[in-house]
Amino acid sequence: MNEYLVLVVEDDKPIRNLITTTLKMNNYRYITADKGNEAIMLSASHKPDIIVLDLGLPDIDGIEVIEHIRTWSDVPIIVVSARSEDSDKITALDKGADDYLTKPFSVDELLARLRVIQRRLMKTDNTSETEFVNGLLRIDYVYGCVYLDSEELHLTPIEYKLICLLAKNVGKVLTHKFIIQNVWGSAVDNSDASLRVFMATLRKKLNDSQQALIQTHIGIGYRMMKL
Amino acid sequence: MNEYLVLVVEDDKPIRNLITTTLKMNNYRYITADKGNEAIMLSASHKPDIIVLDLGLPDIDGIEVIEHIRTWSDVPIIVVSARSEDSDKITALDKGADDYLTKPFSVDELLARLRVIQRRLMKTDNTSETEFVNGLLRIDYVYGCVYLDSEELHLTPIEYKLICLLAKNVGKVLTHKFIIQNVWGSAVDNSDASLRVFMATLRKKLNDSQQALIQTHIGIGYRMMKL
DNA sequence: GTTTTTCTTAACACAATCTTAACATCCGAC
DNA sequence: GTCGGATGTTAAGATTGTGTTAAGAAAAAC
Repeated sequence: MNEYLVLVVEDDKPIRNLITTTLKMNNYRYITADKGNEAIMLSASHKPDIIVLDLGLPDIDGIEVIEHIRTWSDVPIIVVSARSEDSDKITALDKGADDYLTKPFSVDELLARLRVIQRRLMKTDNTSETEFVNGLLRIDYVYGCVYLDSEELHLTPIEYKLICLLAKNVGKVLTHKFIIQNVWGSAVDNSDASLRVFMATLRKKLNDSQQALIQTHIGIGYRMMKL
Repeated sequence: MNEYLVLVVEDDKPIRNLITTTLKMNNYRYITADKGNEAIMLSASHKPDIIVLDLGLPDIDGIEVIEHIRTWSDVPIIVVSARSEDSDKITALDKGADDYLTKPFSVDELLARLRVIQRRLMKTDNTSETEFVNGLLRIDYVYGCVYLDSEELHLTPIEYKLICLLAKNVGKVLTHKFIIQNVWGSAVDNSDASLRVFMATLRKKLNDSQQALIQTHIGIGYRMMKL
């Protein structure tokens, strides 16, 4: 028996039916979405074990869906896309996709790649919260909102990524290098200066001039304290 | 920079060179094999972090290599093959491959898929000890923190490196030269004096004026005692 | 195309860390 | 005991890392 829940995100109905029919025949449970925002909501509410994601969606780009989900979850994502350019594959994989299939694809190959992921899931089971709370700080990953003492904070995209990274690793000392790689991507320019500026603005917005929440470890990096 | 060791199994020399050159340029370490049996031996002896495997080998079939390695190891295997049939892909994936690229492949895509695997390894790969305990002293390597009697100590980068080195070699006498090489990197002129200063501050922070924890061996070096 | 927001860069002040040097102390050999 | 070499201690200066600000560039929104 197969208990895995798959979220299928695909706006093209024939292809979606092809996938869901295949899944059903192989004893997967599934839910479907035909829009990116719907996919984000469903992955938060239903916590699927695997996501099969088309990149060309009517509302937001599939890459954005990946980025958004990755702020709180490590759920395996298989991209199924008509875009066959190397650059598209590389972008998707670097943004957090686990695999990339080019349309037209063989359903048997999709099934095989699902089994690869299942094999891995059996070994490490991870649950992902959609909300993070620490003292007065609260992050709602699904809506992408941050609250301090119930007041909503306005954070820029980089500030948000930064606080999510710190929150995901609360208690851990994160090196500058690690932070820069995870927030800015593989491009390692001279973001060291930027990082300091962003920390300053984040602390200001969090009322953390005393560094009670975000500590500096000189010569190493930063750490969010568990309050 | 990049510490991952990749085993490249490929009998076609031009392709093998292409792969290894790419790996070298991206700061991977690598070893190569051009036969299946050699690959099996090497993966046992060198324990690579990732294997890139061609299926068409002169002695035994690549599938057999996968099966054999999977009897004892979960090391990620990326298959790179000229066989583009679905059935070949599915067989390889079901036998234990983690990914499958069809020749001719883009080296950039290979690199992206390697990064996907690395991302995964970073999360689960805690092969080494994550914590060190000795008497009242506790070092949490993952969190990068040192505790004495449950109180967190504030250590500078060099102090931290130093105590980690002593801890990893607890019970052993480490020579001055060894310590200096490992903490300061390659040959440094007059760090001998610095080392003494750092030992003093470390002992002060560890409340170890009696040298119960860190012993001096005159003319040789230092040793952390097992308590 | 213009306005607004966000990001990067540079400059500077300040704080933490590291090195160096001078001197004190310990240890073993004689 | 005392001598010499090695180690411990301390403090000052050099070096490096960090926080902060502001201005201009880049990107996004309109």
